[in-house]
Amino acid sequence: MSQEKSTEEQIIAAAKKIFLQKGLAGARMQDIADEAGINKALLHYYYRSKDKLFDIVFDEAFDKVISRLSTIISTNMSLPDRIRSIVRGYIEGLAENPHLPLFILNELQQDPELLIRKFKAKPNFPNLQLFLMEIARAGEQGTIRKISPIQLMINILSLCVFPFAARPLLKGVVGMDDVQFRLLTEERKELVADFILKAIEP
Amino acid sequence: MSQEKSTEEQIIAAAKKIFLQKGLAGARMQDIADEAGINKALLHYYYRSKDKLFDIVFDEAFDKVISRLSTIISTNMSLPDRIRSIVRGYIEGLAENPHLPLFILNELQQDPELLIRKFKAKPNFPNLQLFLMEIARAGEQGTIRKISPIQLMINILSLCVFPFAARPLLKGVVGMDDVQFRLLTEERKELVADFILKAIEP
DNA sequence: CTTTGCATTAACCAAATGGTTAAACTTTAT
DNA sequence: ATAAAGTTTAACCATTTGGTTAATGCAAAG
Repeated sequence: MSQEKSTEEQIIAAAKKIFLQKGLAGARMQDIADEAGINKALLHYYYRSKDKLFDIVFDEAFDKVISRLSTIISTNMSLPDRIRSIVRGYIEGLAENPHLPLFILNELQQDPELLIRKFKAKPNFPNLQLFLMEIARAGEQGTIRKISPIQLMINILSLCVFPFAARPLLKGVVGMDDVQFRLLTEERKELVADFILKAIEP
Repeated sequence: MSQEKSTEEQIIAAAKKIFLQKGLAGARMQDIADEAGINKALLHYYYRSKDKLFDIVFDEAFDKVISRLSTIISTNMSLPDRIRSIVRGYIEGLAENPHLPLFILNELQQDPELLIRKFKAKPNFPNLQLFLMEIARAGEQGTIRKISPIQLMINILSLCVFPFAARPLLKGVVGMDDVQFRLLTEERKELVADFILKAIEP
């Protein structure tokens, strides 16, 4: 292990790894210290408590998930191109952090407060509203089939996110190894976009 | 609380509720005992250890998930009708146990062994193979668009399962309450089937 | 009624776990 | 060089937690 990063950064990196893998309840402070290669007391020296450390990791993870979505969503493209961009970008982003979906969904279920706190800081996702309205408009104009905007959004999200959450299942049931999963994911960047666009074609 | 069930059944019911809600790492034996309204020692008297109790709960949960899928999958219908049945039945089943998806996915990631053990008992999901082959055949015959059978299966599963896993997110981000969620779910029984069938139309 | 065997409980135990502390070590400033 | 400030560690502490036990309750069999 190279020792280039500062202790604080080492701790955050280790905490990310352990928390994302085991969740808040399953993670042990000792695990994080071991992963970082430091004494357990340093975790408290720099970050006070397990909860404080977790909050930082969760916030960062959550930001990573929505910031990417946010930027893609607010580009100036036709709806089909936009959807293609969203799918491609989202799958790409998750491929770099495959543990993110299950981690966030799970911790959110354990403690919905995490979200509330989050949305008091950042305004309530303004670009999402615009996106939903555009879907509604496209439906009216006949550019795409009429479909409840929220339902379509859920469909897009489902198709992008679920495979990462279900990775262990795919591994176990159809014996999919890491390489196959990588290929499957790669193929999905276009396949899912095609699938959605065909489904909402007028 | 009515006291009709035997102690063993009470324990299993309580364990299900707590484990499904908090997961293996987050659940406390005391929580389960309290939920069942009995002394903690009884848990060990009847089921030996936390792990043993968890195994029973997990196995039952997993069976519920795949048995329903299994029976629907092996009916004699046209592929479109079959897909419609799968979607409808699956969403309906999950609506009765909304915690199931996140629970299973999460515990599976914590310990992939759970699956291995499971597939040593039951033969490796024979009807699934048939279903995949039928998708391939329908693709060749032009009944549906050509699509990788596994990808299509993942798409179907994604659209059915993900909303249940993302429930806290929907609650937090678009302020969806229980009633709205119920309606959304109900609508999805047909909407998702339409969506998929339109997407794979030749 | 009493004995026998199962069910149930309160009290207890040992290990794990989040957190603290005092001392040692390192770096920086004077 | 030395003092001061910040960093790191081993040892320790209090609480939580899974698990055990010995005693009590209780129903059915004798």
